[in-house]
Amino acid sequence: MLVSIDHSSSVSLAEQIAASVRRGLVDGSVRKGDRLPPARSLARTLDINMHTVLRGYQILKNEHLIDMRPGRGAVVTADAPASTLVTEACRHFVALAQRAGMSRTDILDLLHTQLHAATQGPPGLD
Amino acid sequence: MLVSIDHSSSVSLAEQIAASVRRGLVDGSVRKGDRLPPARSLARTLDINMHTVLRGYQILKNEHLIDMRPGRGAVVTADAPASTLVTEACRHFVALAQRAGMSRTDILDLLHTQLHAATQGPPGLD
DNA sequence: CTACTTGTTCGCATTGAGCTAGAACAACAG
DNA sequence: CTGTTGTTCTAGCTCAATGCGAACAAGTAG
Repeated sequence: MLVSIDHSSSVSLAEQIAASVRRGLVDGSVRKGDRLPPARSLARTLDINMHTVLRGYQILKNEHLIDMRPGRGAVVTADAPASTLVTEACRHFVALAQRAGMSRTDILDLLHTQLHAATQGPPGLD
Repeated sequence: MLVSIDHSSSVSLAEQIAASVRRGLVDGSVRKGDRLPPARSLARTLDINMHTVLRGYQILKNEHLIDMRPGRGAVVTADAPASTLVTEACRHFVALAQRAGMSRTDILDLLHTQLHAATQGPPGLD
């Protein structure tokens, strides 16, 4: 898995690390059961602080993508790469909607509308 | 048009103001040719600094949604912006989720998870 | 058991972004 | 002209992100 960071980006380093792992899940370079590099060593590699790496891992933990335990490290618990793609699409949708000033209710309404529209459509199983 | 701000939000005040105007454009309460409230008066109303309001207006100016001139104020120069982008993102999300075999409940759960994740920041929200 | 690894938690310093504050200035309307 | 409004400038404040160091807890390996 390739973890690269950009100090000049507006995205926080922790979020960039989390994004790298998500990308790895999508392209298959990271799979369920894999162990992420120890925070200390990855921090040394990227020349950033250990806490920053752990903060990135924590984001993934909150998303239930990995499990963390002292002594054992960070282990990927994600189900399927497809669900990660879906999650990414969901994240993108939420970010865009909130940027447009939509409330939580607005977002749910829009989703319901699309769900109804989609169920009337053809089965997209190809 | 209703402009409301939330000091506890992780979204900047300027961005919230811009979002309020965008929302107004979407729901029709703000139309092309309308004049936005003067920065000083809106700042007094919201009990925030004038510069913060101007920064929010500046965001909209950069998006070519409004035009600003001294003495005349901020005037809306565009019709409803591409809220279609949000809809498009939602449709993409739904399509991907359903192809992955997710049920309606799964989709709603995922959305709720992401809504919570997107709201994370200062402790004690929810 | 011990030794080592690794995540966890704590406190504190630094940096930059965001917000506030005040003032002076320029463009526009009446 | 006077008054309004955006623009620009300087300065200070707060807070999140990051960095740094240290101790601690849980797990692994011997």
